[in-house]
Amino acid sequence: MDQRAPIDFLKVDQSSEWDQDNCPVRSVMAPISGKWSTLLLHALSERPYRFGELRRLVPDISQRMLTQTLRDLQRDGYVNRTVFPTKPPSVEYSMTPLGHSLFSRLYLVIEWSVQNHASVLEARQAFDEAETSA
Amino acid sequence: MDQRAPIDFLKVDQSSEWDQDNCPVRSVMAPISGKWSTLLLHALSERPYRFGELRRLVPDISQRMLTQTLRDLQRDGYVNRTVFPTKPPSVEYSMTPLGHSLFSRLYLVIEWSVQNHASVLEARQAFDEAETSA
DNA sequence: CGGCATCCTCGACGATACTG
DNA sequence: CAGTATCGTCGAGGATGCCG
Repeated sequence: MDQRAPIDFLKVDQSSEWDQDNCPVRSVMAPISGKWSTLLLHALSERPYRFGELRRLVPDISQRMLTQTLRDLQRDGYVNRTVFPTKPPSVEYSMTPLGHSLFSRLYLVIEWSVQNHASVLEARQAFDEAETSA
Repeated sequence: MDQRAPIDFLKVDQSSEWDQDNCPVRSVMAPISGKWSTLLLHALSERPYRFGELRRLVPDISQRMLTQTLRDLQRDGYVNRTVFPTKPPSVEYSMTPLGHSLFSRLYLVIEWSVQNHASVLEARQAFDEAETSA
């Protein structure tokens, strides 16, 4: 059904050289699996935003997590942070080419989740009802 | 750069009807953002596996998390669980069409992370060095 | 073999207050 | 405006032992 090249991170038992902390998939996926990463990547894929704009765009994020998530995204090279020496200072976050490259793939999953949300909810409900009746 | 349709989960402030707990993206993404979900989806996209096979395939997962993650994947309709009444009993996990549909998109992100791991590590290192020198 | 029950740790995340 | 610092909570995940 799927035609894909094999991936090393599953061949744990065969490869004695394998280091779980250096697995490319875990290394890349884990930092963008946070609660807010996808949300912020999606926003910045659209256009650059200032810190306060992002806060208003995602009202239920704490400023602590906004700062931290943006830092993580910047650290992995997905986002640029530009400080303008105005008074008071303003900071703009923009997506790098690497970020756009990643997001072009990630967006397909986002799109899928919107299109198939109903099917997932249906399966979830059926599962829960089967559990309850048991 | 990216040409995409707008997504509702970002228009929080404009839409007063919006319910954060019913956001399709968070609803679908959160359960598959766990530490082991991607790993198990990848394994099962290849072929059905039995419980013990999956344990050996992913040696550093606890059987508690293996059970729980498989349950979550089953609940959302990505995985089927089939019990064979042998002695002792054997259980086979297989991927549903919905699971294959999701994974065909998710795999593109996995593939990206393998291809671009070096770039991410490079950005990470540069960022950390800039922090240290500061 | 394929679980479930229990206890525990630790890090993600939130709330609040303060600062250049 | 755009953060940092501190404290507190809560749940993901791990370790161990028991069971049909």
